[in-house]
Amino acid sequence: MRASDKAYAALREDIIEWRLAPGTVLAEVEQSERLGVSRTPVREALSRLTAEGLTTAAGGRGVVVTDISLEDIDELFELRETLEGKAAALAAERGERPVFARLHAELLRAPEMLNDSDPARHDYYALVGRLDEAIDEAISNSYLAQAMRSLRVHLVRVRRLAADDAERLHAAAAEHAAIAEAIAAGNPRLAEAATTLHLHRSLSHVKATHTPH
Amino acid sequence: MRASDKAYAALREDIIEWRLAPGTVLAEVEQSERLGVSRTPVREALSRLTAEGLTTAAGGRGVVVTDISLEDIDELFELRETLEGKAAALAAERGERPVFARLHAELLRAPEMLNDSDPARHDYYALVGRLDEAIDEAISNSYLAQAMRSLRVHLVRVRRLAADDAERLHAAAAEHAAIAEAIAAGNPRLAEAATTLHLHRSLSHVKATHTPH
DNA sequence: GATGCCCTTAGTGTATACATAAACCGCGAT
DNA sequence: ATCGCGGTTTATGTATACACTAAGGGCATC
Repeated sequence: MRASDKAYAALREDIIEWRLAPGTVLAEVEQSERLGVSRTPVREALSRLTAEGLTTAAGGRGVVVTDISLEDIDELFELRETLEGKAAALAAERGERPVFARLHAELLRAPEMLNDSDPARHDYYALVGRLDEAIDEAISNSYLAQAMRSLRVHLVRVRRLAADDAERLHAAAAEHAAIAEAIAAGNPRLAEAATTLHLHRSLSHVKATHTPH
Repeated sequence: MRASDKAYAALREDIIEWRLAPGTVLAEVEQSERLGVSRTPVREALSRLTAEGLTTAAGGRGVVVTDISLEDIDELFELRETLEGKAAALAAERGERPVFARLHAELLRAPEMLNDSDPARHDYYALVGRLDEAIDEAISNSYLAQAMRSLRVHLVRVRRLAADDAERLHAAAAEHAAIAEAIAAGNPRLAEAATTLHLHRSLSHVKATHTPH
C-alpha cells in the first residue's frame, strides 16, 4: 500500500469517526509526524480530502476539517433526495429484477440481524450497502453513481451523529425493503416514492435526535 | 499565481479545448518540462484534474485524459436533467424574482448578440453563465451547486464538439429565457419543465451533429 | 521458431532541502 | 494605552535527489 493511500485512509477515517472535529487545522508537518510518512503523501491525501469536501483549504494556512451543521443536513438531504430518487427510478427501469428481489427478501429478514449480539450493526449496514451498490450498478450511469458516492461520504459523517436506535433501524429496514421491492417490480415511480419516503423519515429522525426537547 | 495553479489551468484548458485528446498519457516529467515547472506542482495539478474526472489514474503509469463518447453524453445529460431541473425548481421557490426578471429581459434581447461581429459568441455565453450563477446562488444549497459545477466541466468539453450554429443558439436563448421567466414567476414546476425541455433540445442537437447522415 | 526469463530503462512514489510568504509578537512612538 | 511597523518564526510552495516498481525488449534455451 502506498504511503499516500495510508495517509488518506487514516485521515478520512479520523474525520468520519469524528476523532478530528470540524474546524481542526491539519498542518502538513504535524500530520506527517503523526502518521509516520513524509509531507509529500500527506499533501496528496489532503488534496483528495479537499476534493471530496471533507476538508477546506484555509487560505494558505493549512486545511481545516469541514464543518457539518444542521443547515448542511437539510441541504445534503435535498440533494440526496434528488439523486437517489432518480437512481431508484432508473434502477427500476434498467436493473436485473432477480437481484433486487433477493435483496428484498434479505431486507425483510433484517430484524433478525438487529439483536444485541452485534452492537455495531455490522451485518445490517453491510446489507444496506449492498443495496446501494446494486442500485449503482443497475443505473449504468457513471456520472450519477459518482455523484452519489461523493455524497455518501458526508452522509456517513451525519449518521455518526444520529445514534440510530433499534426502533429506527427496524423501520429503516422496512423502508429499504420497500425500495428493493419497487425496483424488483420494475416500477420507477414507486421506487422513487419509496426512496423519498425513506429519506424524509431518516432526516426527521436525525433532526429529532438533535433538537433540544 | 502559484506554479501548481498555473499547471492546473494550463492542463485543464488543453483538455477542454481538445488540444489534449482523450487517451493522451500525461507523464509528469514531460508535462513539467512543457509547462516550465517542476514535477511537484504538476502532480498537484494532475490530482485535481483526476478528482474532477478530466483525467484518470492509469495504474501507476501516468494519468490519461478521460474519454468522452456518445454514451457518456447520454449519461451526462441524464444527471444534468436531474440536477438542473431540481435547481430550477428550487430557484423558483427561493430566488429573488427581480434578478430573474432582469435576466429574462436580457435573454429576450440575446439574438442581437448573435451577429457576426463576435464569432466566439463571448457576450452570449457570458449571459448564459450569469443565469447559471444566479440559479446557483438562488438555490442556497452548496452541495447541489457543487455537484452542478463539477458537471459543467464535462459539459464544456461536449459543447466544443457540438459546433453550435446561429440557429441553435437563437433557439437556446429562447429556452433559457423561458427558464428565467418561470423562475421569475415563482413557478417551480414550470421552471423544471422549461429546463427539461431545454436540455432535451440541447442533447438532440449534439447527437444530430454527430450522427452520420 | 517460439516461449520464457532476465536485464535495462523509464517513470512514478517518497523524502527532504530550500524558497517564500503570512501571521504573530514585541517594541517603539504617538 | 493603543496603533503601527518590523523582525522573527512557522507554515506552506517548490525543486530535486533517490528508491522502487513495472514494462518492454533482447537473448538463450527448448
